[in-house]
Amino acid sequence: MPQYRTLDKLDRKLLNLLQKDNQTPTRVLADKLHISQPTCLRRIRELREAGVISAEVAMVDSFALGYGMLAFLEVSLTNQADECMREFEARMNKEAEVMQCYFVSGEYDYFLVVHVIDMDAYYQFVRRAISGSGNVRHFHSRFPMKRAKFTTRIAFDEKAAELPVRTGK
Amino acid sequence: MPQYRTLDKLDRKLLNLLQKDNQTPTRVLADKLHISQPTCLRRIRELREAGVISAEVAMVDSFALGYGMLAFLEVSLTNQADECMREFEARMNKEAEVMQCYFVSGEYDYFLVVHVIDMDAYYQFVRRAISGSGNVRHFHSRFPMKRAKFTTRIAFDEKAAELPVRTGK
DNA sequence: GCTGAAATCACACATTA
DNA sequence: TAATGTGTGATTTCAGC
Repeated sequence: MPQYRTLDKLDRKLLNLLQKDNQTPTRVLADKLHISQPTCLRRIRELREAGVISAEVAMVDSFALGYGMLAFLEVSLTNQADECMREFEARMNKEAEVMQCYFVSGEYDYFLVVHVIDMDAYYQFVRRAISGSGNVRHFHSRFPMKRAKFTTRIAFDEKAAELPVRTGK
Repeated sequence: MPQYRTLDKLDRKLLNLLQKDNQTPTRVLADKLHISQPTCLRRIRELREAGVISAEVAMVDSFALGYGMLAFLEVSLTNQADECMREFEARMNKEAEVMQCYFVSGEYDYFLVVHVIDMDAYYQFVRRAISGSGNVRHFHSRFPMKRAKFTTRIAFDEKAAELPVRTGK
């Protein structure tokens, strides 16, 4: 049963900052928000515990490094029974090459963003994880030529009133 | 002029760990890699300075929180001159709602992933940033019903030989 | 929000290969 | 000579008040 919690202005300012850089000392964040360092730290801990902050990670821009390639892969299943869809999603969650997986409406059922080292690795991936999976009717690949933007940052409105969100606990 | 650098096994193990959680104390990371804490920290700093680690951020899973919605937006430009494309990409980089922007081949020129609070905000965004931009011939929206997977983690092979990458400095 | 103890970070230097 | 490990002081985190 999901519980609810609200994010006040302080929480949202904090989230906006931490989504840019989570290595900033709490002392510095506290100064920017005009609060004390312990208060700042407590807020951060609460956001973590509530699951509002879902992960804290280092990001590698593999394209800036000239490492790897990307593919868009659209997939339609032979069987759209709930269990089959769950099973497909669970499998995609296990595949390291699958960066993103969306359930979509239209000609295909799923839209995937796949990261692989090279075209041969992509071929191997498709044969193993997609066409060899038993529940795929057909699929279609596209290859983006350039990633012009990629961010995980959600801009929270720092002026609006309290914002209610669902938490996991 | 890009310079090159290689990632050895230690670097790749470190990247695999930091991409999961960058809040782990260097002492703990060092133990896992069987190296000393200063060596571990030095490696991390070098990966940062070389730009291999492009960002260190907190992630907010807005869908788990029941906050916001996603749209796929395909756009084709009226003018595909290099300058027009640059200008479009620069504009998308400024728009907070645009999470991802890819240059693709096919019917459309760009594929965007857009995050907004609600459908009205999406309408406002499209009118302002897309159809009102002066260089868009036509566009098409799709709305994914579920995000079944989202990760920024690239799995580096910890067994392979030295891996050459491009660095910014 | 403040203070102090514990942990972590980050440096200079010695050591090894 | 370049990279790793050791020891130590400065910062930061974090609990109790």
